[in-house]
Amino acid sequence: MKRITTEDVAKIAGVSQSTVSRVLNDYPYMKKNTRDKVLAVINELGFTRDEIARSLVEKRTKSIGLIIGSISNPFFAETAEAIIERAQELKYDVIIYNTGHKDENLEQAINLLIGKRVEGIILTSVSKNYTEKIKKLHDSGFPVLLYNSFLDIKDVNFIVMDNNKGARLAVQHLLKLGHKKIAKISGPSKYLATYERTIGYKQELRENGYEIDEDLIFNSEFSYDRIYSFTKKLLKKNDRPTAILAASDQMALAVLDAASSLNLKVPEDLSVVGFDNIRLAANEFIGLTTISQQMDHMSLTALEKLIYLIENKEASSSSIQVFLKPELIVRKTTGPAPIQA
Amino acid sequence: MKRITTEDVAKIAGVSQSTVSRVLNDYPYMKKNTRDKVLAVINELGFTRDEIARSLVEKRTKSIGLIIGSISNPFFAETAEAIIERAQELKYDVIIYNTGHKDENLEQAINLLIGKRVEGIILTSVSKNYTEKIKKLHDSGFPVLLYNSFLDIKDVNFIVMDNNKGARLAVQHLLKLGHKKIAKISGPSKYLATYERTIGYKQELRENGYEIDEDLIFNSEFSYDRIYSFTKKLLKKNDRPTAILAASDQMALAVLDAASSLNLKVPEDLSVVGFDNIRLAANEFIGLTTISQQMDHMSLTALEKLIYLIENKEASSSSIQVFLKPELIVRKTTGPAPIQA
DNA sequence: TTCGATTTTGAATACGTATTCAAAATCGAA
DNA sequence: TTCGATTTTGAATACGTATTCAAAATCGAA
Repeated sequence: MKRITTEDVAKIAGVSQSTVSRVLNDYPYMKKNTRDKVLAVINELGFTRDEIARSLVEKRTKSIGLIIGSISNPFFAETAEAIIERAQELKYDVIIYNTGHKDENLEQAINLLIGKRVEGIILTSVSKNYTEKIKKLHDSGFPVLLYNSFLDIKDVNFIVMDNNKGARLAVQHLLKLGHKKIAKISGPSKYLATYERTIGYKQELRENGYEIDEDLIFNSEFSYDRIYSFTKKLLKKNDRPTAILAASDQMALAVLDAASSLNLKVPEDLSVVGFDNIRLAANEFIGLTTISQQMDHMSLTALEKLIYLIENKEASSSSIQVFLKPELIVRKTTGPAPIQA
Repeated sequence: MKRITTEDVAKIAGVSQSTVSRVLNDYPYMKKNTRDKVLAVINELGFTRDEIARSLVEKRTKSIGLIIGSISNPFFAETAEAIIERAQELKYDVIIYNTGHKDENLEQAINLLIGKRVEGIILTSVSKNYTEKIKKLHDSGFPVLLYNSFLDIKDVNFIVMDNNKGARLAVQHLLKLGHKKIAKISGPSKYLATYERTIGYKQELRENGYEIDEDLIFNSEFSYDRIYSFTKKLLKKNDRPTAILAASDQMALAVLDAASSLNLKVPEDLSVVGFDNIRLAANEFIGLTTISQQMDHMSLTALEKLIYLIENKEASSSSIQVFLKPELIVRKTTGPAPIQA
C-alpha cells in the first residue's frame, strides 16, 4: 500500500511537485488550466495531503491536548464534548489523555503531548504536587490552561469557579432548611479546587456558630464504590447527618445510591447537594440540587482562551485568569431537615 | 522560542546528529561514555524528541482515531474511557472526533484523521448512507473497525451486539409482566444497530400475536428534548402504553424524566427498559432495567482488534466480525402491568 | 514585431528525525 | 608492536511537504 505523494501527482499531471503544492494551498498565481489538471489527478488518485509532513515544515500541528481525570464522569464528558466540537470548528483536533486521576500519568501525558507537538494543553484536575512542573511549562512559553483547577502561583493560566463561594452557597441553603448536621464528601485534597470547597464548607459552618466535626468529612479518591460505602456507613450511624454536600454531581449520585439502598427517602430523610450541574442533574426523575459551574460557558471559554494563547504568542506575557461565579440551583434533593434524625 | 533539536544537542555534546539519534533509540553499540555525555546534554537542555518528524521517517504515528456520535452520552463516554486508557498502555494516542450524529461530519472526520495519518479508526454510529465510503476505505487496506454498528456488506470489520435479540429479550420480559401496549423509542433508522432493535421489537410482538401500532414507535434523533416531549405527549393519551422500550439508556433517562414530570410512578404506572447498561443504570436510585452490551468487553475488544489490524497488515485480508450476546438485566424500572391504564 | 512588465512555473532547499554505508577507532591474539 | 576483526561514529540521504529564488512564458503597448 504505497502512499500517494505530491511527487506522484506531479509526475502524472506533468508538472513539478511545487506546482502541486501550490494547488493544495490555493496559491493565486496559477493558470486555471494547470490547476484543473492537477486537481483532476488528485481526485483520480484519491490523494490526501500528509499533514504530518506539512506540520514539520509549517511548524504547526493544529492540534491541542486535553488531559482529563476521568472522561466517564459526566462533568468531564460534557466538558470534552463542548471543547472538541468547538475545536473542530476552528480546525483543531484534540488528543485526549485520561489520567484516571493518577499523578504519574499526568507527567507522562504532558510529555507525550509535547512530543506530539500539540500547540497547547487544557489540563483538568491538576494536583498541587505538580505546581512546579506546570509553572516551568508555562514559563517556557508553552500555552497551558488549567480548567476547573488552579495553582497557588501568579504566573499560570486558569479558568475556575469560585469554589469557596460555591460551597458556602450550598451550606447556607442547607442551614436555612434547618439542617444542623451536614456531612461533606470531598475529593482528594491535593486538588485545590475541591480543597477550596471543603474550606468554604468549614468557614460557612464556623461563621454560623457550628463546630467542625471531622468525622463528617470524607476525603476520598474519585471512586464511586468508596464513596458509596463510606456514605452507607455514615448513614447507618445513630447520629447520622441529615444533609450531605458532595464535591461533584457524580459523587452526589453515589450518595443518592447509598441512601436509596438504605431506604432513606430524599429529601424527606436526607438532603443532598452536588456540584457541577451536569445535564442529568436537571432530569426530573433525579432533580439534583447543585452548584452550577456554568459548564458550557467554562469549557468554551477555556478553549477560546487557549486558542488565543496559541495564536498570539507574543501577547502571552500576561496570564489569563478567569473566575466564574457559582450559582445555587435548587431542585428536589434538598428539603427541610427531618424533625429528628 | 526556538525549538531544541538533535542537531543542537549534538553540537553541545560534541558528537554528530546521528549519534544523538542513536542514543534516543537505545542503539546498543555505543560507548557508555558517549551515551552518558549525550544524555546529560539532553537533560540539561530539556530536549524532547519531535515525534512529528519521527513519524515522517518511520511512517508510523502511533495514533488512532475515535469517531463518536456524542461523547456526552454515557455509553460513548464509558466506551471512550476504556479505549483511551488501553490505548495509552499500548503507547498509542487517541484523536477524538465528535460528529454530533451529523452525517456530513462523519465524512469530514474521516478525511481529517486520514490526513493526520492515524493508523486506524474506530467508528461508532455509522449511518448506512456511508456504506460505500467505509467499504472503499476498508478495501484500500486501511484499518477501520465499526463499533456498536455494522453494515450490510461482507468485507468490513465490526463488533456489535445482536441487537435484534436484545430487543426481543426486552419485549419478552415486558410481555411476561402482562404489558400489552409497549411503545418503542428508537434512534434514527439510518443506524442499522438501532434499526435492528426496532425490527426485533416488531418481530417479537408479532410472534406473540400482537399487531404493530406505528403510533407507538418514535424514530428520533438522539435529542433529549425531542424524546422528552414525544414521551410526554404519548403518556398523556387516554390509551397510553404501560411500558416503553428505549433505544438506549440515555433515552430511557429522558423517558423517566417525562414520566416523572407527569407524576407517573415507575414501575407502578409505567415500565421502562433501556439499552446499553451504562454504569448509572445500576445506581439503586435509578435502577434501570436494561439490555447489557458488555461495554467494557466490547470496547476493549474493539481496541485490541484494531491494534491487531494495524500491526498485522498482511493478515488483514480476512475481516474481523464479532457478535456479542445481549443480556437482560432486570432492575427496578419494570414491574407488572397496571390493572388498567 | 519588439521589449519591458507581469504572470506562471520549476529546481533547490528546509523542516527534524532515523538509517545506510563507510570510515575511524579500538581490541585482542600472536 | 602488528594486523585482522570488531566496535563505534559520522556524512549523506530519505521521509513528504511548503517556499524561496530565479528562469521561462505570456502579455500589452508601441
